[in-house]
Amino acid sequence: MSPAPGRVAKRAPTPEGRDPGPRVQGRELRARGKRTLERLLDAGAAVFADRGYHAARVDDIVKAAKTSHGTFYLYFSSKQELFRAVAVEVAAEMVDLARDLPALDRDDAAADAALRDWLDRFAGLYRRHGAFIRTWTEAEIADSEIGASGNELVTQFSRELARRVRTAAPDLDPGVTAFALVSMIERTNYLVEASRLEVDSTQTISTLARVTMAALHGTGRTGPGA
Amino acid sequence: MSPAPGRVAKRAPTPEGRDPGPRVQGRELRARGKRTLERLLDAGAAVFADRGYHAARVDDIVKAAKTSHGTFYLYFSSKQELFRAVAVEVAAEMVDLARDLPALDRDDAAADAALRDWLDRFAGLYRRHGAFIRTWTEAEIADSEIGASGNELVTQFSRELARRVRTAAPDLDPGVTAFALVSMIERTNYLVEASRLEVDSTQTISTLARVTMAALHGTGRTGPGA
Amino acid sequence: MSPAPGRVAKRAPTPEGRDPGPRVQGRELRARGKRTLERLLDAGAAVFADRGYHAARVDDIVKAAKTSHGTFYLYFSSKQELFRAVAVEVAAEMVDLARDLPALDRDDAAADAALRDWLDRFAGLYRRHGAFIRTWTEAEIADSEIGASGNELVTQFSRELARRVRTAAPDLDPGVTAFALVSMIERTNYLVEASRLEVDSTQTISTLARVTMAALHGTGRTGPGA
Amino acid sequence: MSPAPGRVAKRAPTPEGRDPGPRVQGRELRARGKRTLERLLDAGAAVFADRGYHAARVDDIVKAAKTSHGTFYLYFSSKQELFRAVAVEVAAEMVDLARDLPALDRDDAAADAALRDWLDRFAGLYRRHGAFIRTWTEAEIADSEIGASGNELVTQFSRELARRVRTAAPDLDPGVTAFALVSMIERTNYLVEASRLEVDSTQTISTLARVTMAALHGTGRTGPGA
DNA sequence: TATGAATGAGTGTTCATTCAT
DNA sequence: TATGAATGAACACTCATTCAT
Repeated sequence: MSPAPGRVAKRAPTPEGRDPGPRVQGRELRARGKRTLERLLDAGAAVFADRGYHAARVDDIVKAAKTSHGTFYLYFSSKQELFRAVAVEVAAEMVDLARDLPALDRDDAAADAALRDWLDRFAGLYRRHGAFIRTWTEAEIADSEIGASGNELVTQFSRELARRVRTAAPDLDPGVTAFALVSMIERTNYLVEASRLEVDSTQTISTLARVTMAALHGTGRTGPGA
Repeated sequence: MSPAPGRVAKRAPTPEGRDPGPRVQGRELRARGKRTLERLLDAGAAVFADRGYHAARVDDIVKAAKTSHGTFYLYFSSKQELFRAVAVEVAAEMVDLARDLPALDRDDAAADAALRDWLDRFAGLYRRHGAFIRTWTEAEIADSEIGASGNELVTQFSRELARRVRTAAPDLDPGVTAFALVSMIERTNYLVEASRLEVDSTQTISTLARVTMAALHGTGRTGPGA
Repeated sequence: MSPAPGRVAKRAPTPEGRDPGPRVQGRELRARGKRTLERLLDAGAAVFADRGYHAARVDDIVKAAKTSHGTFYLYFSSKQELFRAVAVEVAAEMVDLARDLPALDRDDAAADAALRDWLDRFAGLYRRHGAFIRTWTEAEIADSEIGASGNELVTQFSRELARRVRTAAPDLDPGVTAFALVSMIERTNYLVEASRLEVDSTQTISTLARVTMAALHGTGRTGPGA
Repeated sequence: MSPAPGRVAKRAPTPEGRDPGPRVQGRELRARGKRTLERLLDAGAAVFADRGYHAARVDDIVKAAKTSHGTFYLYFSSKQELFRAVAVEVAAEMVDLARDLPALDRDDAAADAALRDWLDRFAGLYRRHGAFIRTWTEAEIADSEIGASGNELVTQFSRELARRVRTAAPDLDPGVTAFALVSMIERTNYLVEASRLEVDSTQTISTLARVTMAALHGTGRTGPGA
């Protein structure tokens, strides 16, 4: 959820999405190789989430994956590469979620329930990937390609939301409103988790749902706004 | 064949905990020294904002401040120290702003105008400090004290907002709502700036103001919520 | 605006106190690794002996060992660590020697011959390790643990000598006398070598043996002593 | 008491003994200047003794002398310079002492008393200067000129002793014996002080006196030696 | 497919020395 | 005569990456 500001990409992006590294590249992986790859991706996700991009040591990742430096570079050509690969996986999951965002043009019980369900799914996903997502910003400074995939993520989310906004509250700027809601949803999940606030997740979801609905439907009564 | 006599090898650690630099410590600075200190703080703010905490090189900072490595360590005992100092300055400005958050318990034109003014000030400050603030997360991994001052910032903002929420919308959870609004306000400013969305800042402020007001006043009509 | 979540930032410290190097730690070394380790120890002994602790550059050591900085820190966590390791090796050899100190309670030809043999061995060892031993004092200021092992060395030597003194010359203070003889033996070897005195080692050994014997047996005849 | 092995001197020694540094050089010092100079010499002696040559920071010295870096270089052109100056002072005192070494050709009560008196004076001087003297070895590696003055010291002591040895015990090698006794006297004083041995100085002096006398007079009875 | 060992450019930091006042 | 401030070469140590087996 952290788009890159305008920077220049340093190398052409790999076209096939997840490229498995320099040597194993192309060739199909056997069962053993697949397991190693999986372990590295998991370890990467965990260590990046824990330490951030720069502070994550290849050594930490390799230890977490119970493998060696040599093996690491068999699967990924660089630390950045691994980050990208993890990012792509996380982004895919989040984009899936974005696509399932329910309609928001009505303010009835059904819509409310649907929205809550969706927020619940979001909270779940965010619990798993939030820490990693937050390191995105750091990594994109070093690698604008990473920023690009982060961009896509927010864009995707915002696009979906903007569409709902357009029909639900035509007098609001759809782009900005979408950003506002995405921001709120993502970051609130983080803040609630990080603060030691005694709030259960239902409370959070409830509040987010109500504010979202209010933003789309409880506005524009008095006058036309800016 | 050389036993150790009783010596005091290490220098005594600084008693007051947070040391503002190893040699200039305590002593009053002359005009020249003050200028140098200022240059270093400015350079730090700029370079950290641009590159992030880890990727920022002391060399970059020193060059930006048109001074030398030696001088840097005359004023700050480490890169971390400088980060802290910049963070403290930025936090002070933001906390000042937080204190000026207007009352939100009425939904009339005056309240709306006051809120917009405040959001405008926020946007201004954020344009200057946003990039630095975003690196905060990265730095706090390396230094939990930095995290603490970041915490205070959000806490301050949230506390002020929560107070308004309590009187304006008593049936909303004040803590979560405050987080939601803080999140929205901060991050929307970032997203709008980062995306190349063709939106002028009035648009953004307008939207944020309306959503905020709606969240506090345009909700709770239909039903009791969670 | 970014509070600190509960992270474990630093790596856990080594539990066993004295760490033999950061990465190779514990693991068994292959043949190649063993050779490298040996080269580093030898280089360290040589460079420390030549330049002293502080003036010895890791770069010098690495060059002498025909390896790289990276490799150095693969085997030792710091320059101090290497010094300690060398010191331990040297101390071991010297302590072995101390244990072989012959009986001195009789002043006959056999005892004299045994003492000379031992002094000869001492001179041999000292030729190899003397320069290193002299840097010990310098290093112990920076690291009291190093001082401790140096202490043990003298203690060991003195203890052995003191035992002999007690039976050979009961009216002499064994502790001080042991110190006196250890001092004499060690330092004379150094002075003779350092001065460009035209003396062959037999001369030195002879003199040391005679003074030692005289101290233990040619004393206390006339009268009162301390 | 630590002569330099054969190394090449890097710059010509200042002929006039103590040169007061680059700027004040030559010119007579006023009362104030003299006090500052004195403070610096004292501070140097203390700090070098405490930390060793390399580990002593100019900053420490300057602080101990309650003056500034700038002033330091007004009186001494370098840290080495100050060390030399201190060394010269210390050496002078020790050489004075060496000259007072009593005759040792008779083994009677008077000679014994004289020797004890002298050893007592030595112990006193050594208590003040021992720590500094021990750093000599370290400094001479960096500066062979320093080694030279150390050399002179031992040479002086040894020469005086050797003269006594020649008349007292003609069948001993005077050079080696002198070294042996000098070694013993110096280093025993150190070891007794450094070890936490419960020995008062009379004990030490007594033992040293007896061993010295025995070495010179209690030897050579049984057989011809080397 | 895997790994232990090696590498060296790069990083933060120190400190003797010089400068400006 | 004194000093606060500045300097930058030098140093110990790190870590992403490559090599040899």
